[in-house]
Amino acid sequence: MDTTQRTEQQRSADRRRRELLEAADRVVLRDGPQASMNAIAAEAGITKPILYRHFGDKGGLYAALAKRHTDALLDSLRAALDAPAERRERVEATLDTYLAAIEARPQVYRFLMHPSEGGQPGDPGFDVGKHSAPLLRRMGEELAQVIEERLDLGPGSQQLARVWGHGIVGMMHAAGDWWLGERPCSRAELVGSLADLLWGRLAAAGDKIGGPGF
Amino acid sequence: MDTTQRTEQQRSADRRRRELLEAADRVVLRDGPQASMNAIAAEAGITKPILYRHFGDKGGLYAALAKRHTDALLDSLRAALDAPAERRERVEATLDTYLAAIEARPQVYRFLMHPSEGGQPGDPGFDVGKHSAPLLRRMGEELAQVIEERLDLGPGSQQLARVWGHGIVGMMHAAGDWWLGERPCSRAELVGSLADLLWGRLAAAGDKIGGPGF
DNA sequence: GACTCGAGTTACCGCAAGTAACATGCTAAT
DNA sequence: ATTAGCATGTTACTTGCGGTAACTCGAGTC
Repeated sequence: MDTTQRTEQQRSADRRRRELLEAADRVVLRDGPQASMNAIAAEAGITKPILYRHFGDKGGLYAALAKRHTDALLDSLRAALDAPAERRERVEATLDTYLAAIEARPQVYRFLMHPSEGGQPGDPGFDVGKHSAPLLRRMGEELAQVIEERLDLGPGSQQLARVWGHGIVGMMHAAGDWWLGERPCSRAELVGSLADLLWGRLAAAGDKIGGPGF
Repeated sequence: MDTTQRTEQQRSADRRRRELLEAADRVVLRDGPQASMNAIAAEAGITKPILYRHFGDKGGLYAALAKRHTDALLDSLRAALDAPAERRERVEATLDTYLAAIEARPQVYRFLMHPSEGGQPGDPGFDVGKHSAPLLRRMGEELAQVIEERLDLGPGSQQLARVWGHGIVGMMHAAGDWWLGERPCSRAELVGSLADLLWGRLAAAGDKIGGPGF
């Protein structure tokens, strides 16, 4: 009942929890996100109720699983974002980091963003909304903070930074999602095109001659 | 057995289908996306198997339901995008149209984008991925087409337009989603901020004095 | 009048989430 | 040594939903 013992038990529980998460990871990455709790428990060599003792419900397991990957991704994004370099370089490095991550582990990415996929029609899979949003939101908020911290945006800078943070993250996400599905160009080209967009090339482009309207 | 009769039956079936869709719409908008097939059938005054005869499976019903709303939204977006006005005005009008739509009917929006939400933990709800993506994808492709058709982007214009189309749509979507949840500012302000972003204000902004790095 | 055919129902299957109640083994205080 | 307590684990169950099979009913056709 003394401290050391409690710590000992807690350590054991934490270790177990990590083992379970790793097993869950393997299953989810193999079977897709519709993996059942039974399957995950089996992979971990135990049975369902233990999972429920550790994670409450399926959403809890999902959240824990997602947190690991989300934290890891955010760490590498922060590194790219904080690197000492010119702004455009930093932006491109950040975009590239994100895209490289989703390219390297599309299974993880699809799990985080599109939890329900693959499998027969009617498989419920994990639920999204509560979970995919957080990654986007967290990325948006982090980016907003960096923007507000580093850029001089005049009055209303905080709000502007947040809008931009979420907007840029969404841009990155949607373009990345599309790119990952169709692979219409190299990663470097995609990064360049997106950076160009952020650098105002849309506004600077000329109208097409003979096009409709003006 | 002749043509007119077949047409008559088809008409009847189509009418029924529309009725079912409207009932499904009501239920989904009331109960959230975790509405069960039983509940939808009950609202329509019939029982499950009929739904399955008409829509195959739950995904089919969802797809039909989503298509209605998606088509309607795309129509209004096209109108804003094709209006005879300056580019910035058109961009702002399109953003505003989208945001107004999701603001006016958040239930519909949440259904299309975050099918699983609300309700107790563990409700499976509809699946996403197969469904929320299509809306984003279709918007992205449409925008890409307009961009490529109207802007002079030099070599590689088609690919650039597609990247931008999906990127801009993603920006709009993520910012809109965040905004809808937190309402940190008026719609007009949000529109202005996003347009500013697209107009290159991020690149043009000065570094904050005393900030880290350069 | 028997026959088809589409619309509809009841009653069921399978399966996954989540829970209760029971078993077992380790630590610790008496 | 014995026994209380607690974490860890199991089996076996309930509940609820997606999906389907098999039957019923009513209207029009030869």
